[in-house]
Formats: sequence, structure tokens, C-alpha cells
Amino acid sequence: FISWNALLACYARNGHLQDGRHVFNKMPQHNCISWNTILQGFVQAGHTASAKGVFQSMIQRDIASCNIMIQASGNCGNLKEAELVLLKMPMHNVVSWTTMVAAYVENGYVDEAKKVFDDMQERNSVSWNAMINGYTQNRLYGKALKLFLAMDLSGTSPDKVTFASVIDACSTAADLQSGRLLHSEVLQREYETDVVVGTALVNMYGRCGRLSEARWVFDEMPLKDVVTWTAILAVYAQSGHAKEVLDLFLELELEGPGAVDTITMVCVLDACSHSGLVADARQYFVSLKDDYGVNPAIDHYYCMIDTLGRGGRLDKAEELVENMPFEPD
RNA sequence: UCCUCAUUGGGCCAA
Repeated sequence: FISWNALLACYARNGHLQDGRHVFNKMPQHNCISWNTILQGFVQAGHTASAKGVFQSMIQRDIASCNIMIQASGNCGNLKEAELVLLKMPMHNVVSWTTMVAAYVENGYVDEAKKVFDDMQERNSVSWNAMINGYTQNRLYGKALKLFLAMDLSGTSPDKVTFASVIDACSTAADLQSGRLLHSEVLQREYETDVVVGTALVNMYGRCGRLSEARWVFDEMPLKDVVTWTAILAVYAQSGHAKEVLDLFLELELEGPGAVDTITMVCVLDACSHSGLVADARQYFVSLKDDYGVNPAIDHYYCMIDTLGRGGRLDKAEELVENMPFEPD
């Protein structure tokens, strides 16, 4: 029953486990996919123990069930257990190995990941991407770029995910030359309309200090989401261009509710802080919840305190420290 | 490329 499973997946994805359970119980029958969906729901919600319980109680398991358990173990840093699941499962597929690579990578074990990657029977673009991104995330950008070239030569075509990751490596390394090269390849493949690739490019140019190029990419993007907007705001905020930040933010506000998130507001407040715009900062700060739907977090308080301090309003800054609903550190 | 499983972009931290 495909529609039942689809409904189940919908709840599981959004973390509505109790509703998911309800649907599960109401279903006339379950197949392996139904069980896997429930299993994945627990794993995504971080309920590893419950996931293990479900896994044990499953009558039929398939490769996907085991793959989900590899991910579950990896998520809580239990790589021995992840390896054990991988070792004990009767059949493997490319997802099993790639999940293991990702598990090692996200726990910082790049060499172990590479070992699994090298030994894999079969690789697809996701496997390559997982390993390339492993280098990117662990700031081994030289290796990331090298593996990117190896991927190209291996006959597996880099996709949008590959480019996003390797462009990000250039951002971290502030490697403008490689970044530009990748940008031209992105244009050749017509990937520039992708929101994630585009945002990675905006960030790359910004981190390399090329504000106008960052802005140009931003302006050309047909689709922008909250991450895209925040990226361009951060580029301006970090280079001290508060006016651009506030102008762009006015445009962003026209996008309507839900267009900003907590990080966006940190960037806006940060821009005010660095330009001594105490009044603007105060206005944004007090409106966080009501106008922007953002719960004031400790980062917002820090920005506001910083703004007040720099503006010479030490009394107000101190008052805010004393009244903030967080432990000062 | 949508019934379940793996990879990608933004502030702070890190660099």
C-alpha cells in the first residue's frame, strides 16, 4: 500500500512520531518499507534506543533496514557498532558503504572513511560526494579538490552536490582561482540556477573578498531561499558594509513571513554592531519574535550587548546581561 | 527522478 507508506513517511520526516505510530497501527498491513519508514523516523529524531528496539522486533528486514541502523550508530558516534552492522548484514549495496563513509566522515575519521571508500565494490556519485565532502568538512581542501578531479576522470560525472561541496572547499581555503574555475564549469553545465550551488558561489566570492562578484551571482539567481539571503547578508556584514545589509534586509522583508531565520537576524544585528547603529539594532532586537518569528537566542543577545558596549551605553549593556534568560559566559 | 535508506550551501565556533 503505497499511499499508506507515503503518509507514514510524511509524518516520520517531520518528526511526528506519535502520529506516525497512529497511521502505522491503522494500516491494514505492513511491508518492509512501512517498518523502515518508522525506523528512519526514530533515527532522525535521535531516538536511537527506540530505533534499536524497532529493528529487533522487525520480522523482515532488508538492506535498507540495516543501512538505516548503520546511520543510527554513526549519528551517535558509535562507529564500532556501525562497522558491526555492516559486517553482519547478509547483503550490501552501494548505499551501505556510502552510509559508512558518511558516518566516519561526520565523526572526523577521514582516513577510515577513505579506506571504506577505496574498498567499495561499487561507487556512484553519492559515494564520491560523501568522500569529497568529508575532506571539505575536515578542511582538507587540497584533498577535496584532488578527489574531485579523480572523480571527473573516473567516469562518474560531478553533479550539483559535488560542485556545492568543492566550491565550499574553496571558500574555506579562500582559493579564488579554483573557485573561478569551478564557477565556469558550473556555467557550462548550467548548474548556476541551482539554489544550493548558487549560494555556495555567493559565499565563495564573499570569503575571497570579491563582494561585487558575490553580489552579481546573487542577483542572477532565479531562486533564493533563506540560506541564500543570509549568505549575501553575511558577506556584507563581515566586510563592514552595514548599509548594504540593511538595504538588502528591507528587500528581504518584502518576501513575507518565514523568509528569515535566527542566523539571518544574527547577521543583521552584527552589521548594526560593527557600524554603531545602536537604534537600528535595538529596533530589530525587540522585534525578533513578533515581526520576524525568531526566538531571541543567546547569539542575538551577544550582538545587542556588543552594540550597546561599542556605543558607549555600558549601563544598558550591563542591564541586558543581567536580564537575559541565558547563562552569561 | 517524490512509498522507505547514503552525499551538498549561510552567522557564531573552528580555520
